[in-house]
Amino acid sequence: MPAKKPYHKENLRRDLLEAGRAYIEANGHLGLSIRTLAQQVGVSPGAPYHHFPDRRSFLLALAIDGFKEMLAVSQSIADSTTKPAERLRELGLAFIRFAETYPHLIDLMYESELTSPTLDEELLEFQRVGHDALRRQIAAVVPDLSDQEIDLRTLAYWSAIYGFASMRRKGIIHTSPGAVATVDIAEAIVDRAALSALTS
Amino acid sequence: MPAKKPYHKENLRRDLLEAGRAYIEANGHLGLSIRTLAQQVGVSPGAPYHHFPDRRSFLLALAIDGFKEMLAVSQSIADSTTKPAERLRELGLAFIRFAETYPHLIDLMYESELTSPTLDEELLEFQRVGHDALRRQIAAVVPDLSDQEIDLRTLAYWSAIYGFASMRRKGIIHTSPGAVATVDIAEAIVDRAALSALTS
DNA sequence: CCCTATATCTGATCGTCGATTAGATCAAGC
DNA sequence: GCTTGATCTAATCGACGATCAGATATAGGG
Repeated sequence: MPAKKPYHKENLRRDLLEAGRAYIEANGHLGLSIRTLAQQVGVSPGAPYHHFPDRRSFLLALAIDGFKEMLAVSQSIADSTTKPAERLRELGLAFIRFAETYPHLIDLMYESELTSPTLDEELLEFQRVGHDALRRQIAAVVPDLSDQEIDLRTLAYWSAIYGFASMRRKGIIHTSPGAVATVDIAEAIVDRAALSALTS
Repeated sequence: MPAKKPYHKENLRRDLLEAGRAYIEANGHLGLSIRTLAQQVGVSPGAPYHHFPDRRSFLLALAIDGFKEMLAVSQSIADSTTKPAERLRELGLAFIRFAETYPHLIDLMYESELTSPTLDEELLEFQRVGHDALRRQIAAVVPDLSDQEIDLRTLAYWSAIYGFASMRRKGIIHTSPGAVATVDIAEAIVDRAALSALTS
């Protein structure tokens, strides 16, 4: 048994996803090669195609895992907070934190060939879930608004959070010398986003 | 003379950039192939490499052209408006309009291999210029703030504008049935962004 | 225990791409 | 007209995504 190498990998799909996740975390998704990944887990170049129809599908699976992981975090936040305003704030902060922890994964999820030129339908669904979570909190904090108005404010809030996280990832945040800590900046931005969503 | 095809292209660099711009506008930058482009303008596969060291540099040149074009629009707005608050609003709207007119070009400029994993240094410079333009208007509208505070508010404003344009490009804007026109949404978002940048 | 059905992987192959290089071709100045 | 320097051709390399026939392993029924 130790002489002959085992022919099959036990669970190739899982191993590929793990290797892919590790690669992306380290280098981003752009240079990810199915062939190299196959070689890395000790399998022939064609093997992955029995588990994923093409490279895009592989990346999509990784992105979906990322969304699930992120939504799990959101859920735990929703469970551990009580007041809607507090929830709104914590959800915003959580996204920024997640984006900071896994910047390359977020890139894949939000700014990759999976989202442009045309956003993948499956990913769109996850976006809706996240959007709705924010929407619910805003509707709770500021009741008696039309659906349109709530949509607008949700959009304003999410745009600010997403935009900030996106710029942060790219290292575009230029602050004056003597700047505050980045964590504080994130909190300040979230608070200002809430301002734009909840006032008047 | 009409029998023999001319050996050289007159200005290959310019022709390649034009063809590249056209391709990107139609299909996005992801599928852009230097070889295909060369063939399109009637030149051998290796010819482009006498004008651009590699594919990345070619895309970079296209992105820079895009930034210059966008800054020209900004400049004309800065010249044709008087009040800082008005300028701030118009600049925000202009970015959103530009992003809507050339979505794939904006993708290249802000969400491509040129910006992630590491943002190209030349592009960063353009970002600074745009950021400073916004910053100046905000500082004018709300004087007597610390540099830090102005930075923060500029960041809040720009995050919201950029985030909105980014979501819009990806078709993530989900509004309730009976939604207002998208242009109105853009204006509403810009106004809410100003709210978060200028209040309290 | 064997034998068959099915899932999985190998190994070779195709076409495309980015990039490099030697050599051909052109335009300009002496 | 000859030389110099820039520009392009044509051939080539290595890597990649994807496909496919055939080999190999696993599971279930006799």
